[in-house]
Amino acid sequence: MKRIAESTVRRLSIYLRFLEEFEGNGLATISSDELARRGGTTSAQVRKDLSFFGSFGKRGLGYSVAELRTAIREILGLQREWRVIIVGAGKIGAALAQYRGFRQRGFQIIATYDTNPEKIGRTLDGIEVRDMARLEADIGRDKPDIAVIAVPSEGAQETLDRLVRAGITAVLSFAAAQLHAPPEVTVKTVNMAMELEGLTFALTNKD
Amino acid sequence: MKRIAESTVRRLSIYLRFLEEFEGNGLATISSDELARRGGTTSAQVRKDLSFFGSFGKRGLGYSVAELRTAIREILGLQREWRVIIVGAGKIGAALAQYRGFRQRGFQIIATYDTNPEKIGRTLDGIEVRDMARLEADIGRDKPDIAVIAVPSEGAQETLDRLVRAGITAVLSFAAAQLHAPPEVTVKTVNMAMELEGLTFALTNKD
DNA sequence: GCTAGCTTGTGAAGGAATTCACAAGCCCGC
DNA sequence: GCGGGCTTGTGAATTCCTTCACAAGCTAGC
Repeated sequence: MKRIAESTVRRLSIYLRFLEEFEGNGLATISSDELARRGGTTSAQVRKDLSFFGSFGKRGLGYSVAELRTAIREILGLQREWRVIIVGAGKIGAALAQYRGFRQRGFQIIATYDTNPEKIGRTLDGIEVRDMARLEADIGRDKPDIAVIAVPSEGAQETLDRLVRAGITAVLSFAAAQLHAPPEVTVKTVNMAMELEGLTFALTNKD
Repeated sequence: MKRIAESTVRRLSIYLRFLEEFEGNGLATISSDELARRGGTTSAQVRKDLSFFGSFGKRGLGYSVAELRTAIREILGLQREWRVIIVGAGKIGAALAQYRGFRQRGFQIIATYDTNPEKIGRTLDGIEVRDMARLEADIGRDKPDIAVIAVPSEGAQETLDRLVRAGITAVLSFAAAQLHAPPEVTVKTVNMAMELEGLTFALTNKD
């Protein structure tokens, strides 16, 4: 398949959210224009995004909400369950483990991992906190699809290396660190400090 | 000033992190090439990013770590303190309130806000949980620079509207919703579901 | 003070993403 | 079953961002 821009994938995610909302409201069809207005983009952008994957609409009418929803879910790979582990059971890791949005969207959290003996063996909202020492062995057995890194920045790269060696190929990191991984491993980083600095830049340089 | 790409600002944030690290190590100068290697980009990109703001290096030698660090802090507006409120004292809000990275980087968290009577009046790591009803009055008095939205997605837009009416012009949202605000208000959204879907897309469409 | 060896800063080129603009096609009403 | 009114799908144009490539300029060594 032709390479798809990351921005396109992000927008598909947004469209999907609206389609689910519309479906809840019983709406049958929707135009690229309406989808664009809600998603903060343009109708041409919506149509272009979809055009990379096929032709889902009916001219003169728009898109069937149910069909487009299914199509986007398929494109994003959301028609199946994904198995997730969370490495680090600190504040962020714990908040993530308890975050309901994950389960609602087909992400099954298998376990969290930590080195703190006081935490190991406990459960967070039904999710076991396991000994970090078992990480590799467990990955071999449980075969998670995705790992979330929620350890302090200093340890993030080492954690990533261990995950990669154990066979993980998709990682979401919350560490405020630039991580390096082989090209076959997809790493996404959510960096709050960076976002905040985007805001202070905007506040400082608005004129 | 000429419009600066968001990607440039994000990279400046990354460079700054490395410069601080290098400074800790006592390094005096650094080349664009080294900065690029650490930051996962190219030396031309580093130089281009900096060139929008001035000329900070010495040909043949590179950049003074201390000077460049100061310059980037100034560009990003980090030479001053910023006053932050967190709206929503649930899991995410609480984790953010206790997140040390904020304070370390000059973000002073004034208060959090919630509607839950059981939470109101308590403190999270020294930060007061206040009644959401007081939001507008408090903003008028405390004049926070930045608001963080950590309420459930359903209430996010209404929260944003209230913040905007009260005079807030910079918002970081953790709600999984597309938010709309007037153009003079800068809104950044951290959407974990979107990031995860970027991963499942990559996992599904790798071939 | 001169030369060799680097590294910056920056126009120009190239590439990627977005927007434009319109032909193609569908539906509804008559 | 035909015409008017919409809306899609998509090449072309445009805008935005990144990479290239090299002149300019600094340092260190002799």
